[in-house]
Amino acid sequence: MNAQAPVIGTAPTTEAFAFPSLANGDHLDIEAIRQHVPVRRCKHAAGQGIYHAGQPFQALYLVHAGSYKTCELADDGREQVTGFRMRGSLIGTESIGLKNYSCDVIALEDSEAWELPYPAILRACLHLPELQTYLTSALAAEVRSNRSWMLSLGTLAAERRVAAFLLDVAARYAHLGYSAKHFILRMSRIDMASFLALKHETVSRALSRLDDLHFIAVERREVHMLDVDGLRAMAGTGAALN
Amino acid sequence: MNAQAPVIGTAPTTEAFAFPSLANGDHLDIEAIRQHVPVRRCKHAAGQGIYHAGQPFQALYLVHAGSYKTCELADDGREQVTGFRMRGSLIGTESIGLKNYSCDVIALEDSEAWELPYPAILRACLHLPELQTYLTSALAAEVRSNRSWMLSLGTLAAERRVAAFLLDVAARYAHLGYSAKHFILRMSRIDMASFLALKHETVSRALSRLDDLHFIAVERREVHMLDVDGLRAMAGTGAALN
DNA sequence: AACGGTTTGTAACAGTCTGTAACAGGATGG
DNA sequence: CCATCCTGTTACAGACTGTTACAAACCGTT
Repeated sequence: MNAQAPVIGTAPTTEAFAFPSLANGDHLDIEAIRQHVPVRRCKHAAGQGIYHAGQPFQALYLVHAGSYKTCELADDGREQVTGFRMRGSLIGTESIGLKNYSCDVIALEDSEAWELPYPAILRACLHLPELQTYLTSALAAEVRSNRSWMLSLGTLAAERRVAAFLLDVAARYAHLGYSAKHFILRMSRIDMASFLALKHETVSRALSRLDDLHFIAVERREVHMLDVDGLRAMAGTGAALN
Repeated sequence: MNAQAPVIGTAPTTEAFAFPSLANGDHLDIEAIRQHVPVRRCKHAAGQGIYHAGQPFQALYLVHAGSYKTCELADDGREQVTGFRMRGSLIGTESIGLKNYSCDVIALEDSEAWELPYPAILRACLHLPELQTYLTSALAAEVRSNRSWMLSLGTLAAERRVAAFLLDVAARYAHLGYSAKHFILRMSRIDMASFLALKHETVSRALSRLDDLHFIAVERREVHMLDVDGLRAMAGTGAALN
């Protein structure tokens, strides 16, 4: 299904994640949800969108495989990647309260997300109080993640931002059970650059320099983390949790 | 109560806002909440904090008068202003799901916020379904606001960011019933600069240049909006809603 | 295996933003 | 009332990032 080289490390099988671990460390029992919400599997080819800004808001999506980017669009054509989503991430929550989705979500590779119709979720919240709690916590965690990145983008120079980004990616892979020392970036330099508020050439330079400094070994999208402590020192410890 | 010059325009009296208008255009009946939640008035002098990162998360706060800034802190001392809050804004939601607050909230001037103990809010949600809906919508709106600013910060040059910021402030004043053409900025250049991911000198220069171009008339913290359309053109229409 | 298009890497150059400094205007407190 | 502090403004030199251009590697297709 995936044209790219597979993620490295002892990856749990897809089926082992019928109960996906969700944002903020909380776990949600998808089987319990299934009893109240009709879940539909949606596959997306690389480059294909789950939804686009302006389309009617009807469902949330739980990433099951692959990865996605969330993009904010301006009327005048400006575009900004605001985040990257992997397995276990709940997508679409930012549009709760609106009639239409407020952003685009696009698959970075061949991916799969589970569609959870929002009206059904609302009804399910009445029977599953944890679901309501989970939804609220997930939104709060999203706010914290965004603010944490605002801190990094506002206070770190280009190279340090890239270091923080790599640490964040590594932590997320580790959280999913993959290797945090050796992984494949799923996004292009341009997407990375957009997210980090840089140009893709600057990202290239920063990665090359981190390689020269032996903090990482990078070749195109394949990254080896050689000196995590060194990277942490560059990024200022926290390295923008997610 | 307020050491600064008062906000300009036909301002509604404080008492007229017993039912404050809240984020996302939704209104919430504070009197209905009072029946379930003990509301305590909290006054804060300029520079004083409502709460600080690390303190136990116990309550949300509804801004009633004055204004506040939210600040993100890094372990190594870096600091980032992530937002400014005015009357009607619900504060503390980002820490829902945590044991401790994740950021600092500091009064920019002598201000007042109403304390809403979180356990009581949770109980009240059982009796007031709109309260739950409101909470979730407020969080989603916060995510959208943050992402909208990520777009502006990532794609606009310094001068344009400042233009977008002024338009945002103006829109918020207008939403509260104040003049959108003539207002007093409540935050220092340093706070503005931090929020916009610039240096305070750059903000000063940008404001001076917008003045030279006759888009605004600015003198210290007092701003006249002379050419809103011109500013909108600079900021790329949207001007980061809030 | 060859092809075209996309992505990535490198370089030189230009430009914006920053850092430093000096100064001015208010505000604060004695 | 004066001295001091803080905030804000402006100027200039310099650093970092953005721009532009080009080459190489990779991808998917023919």
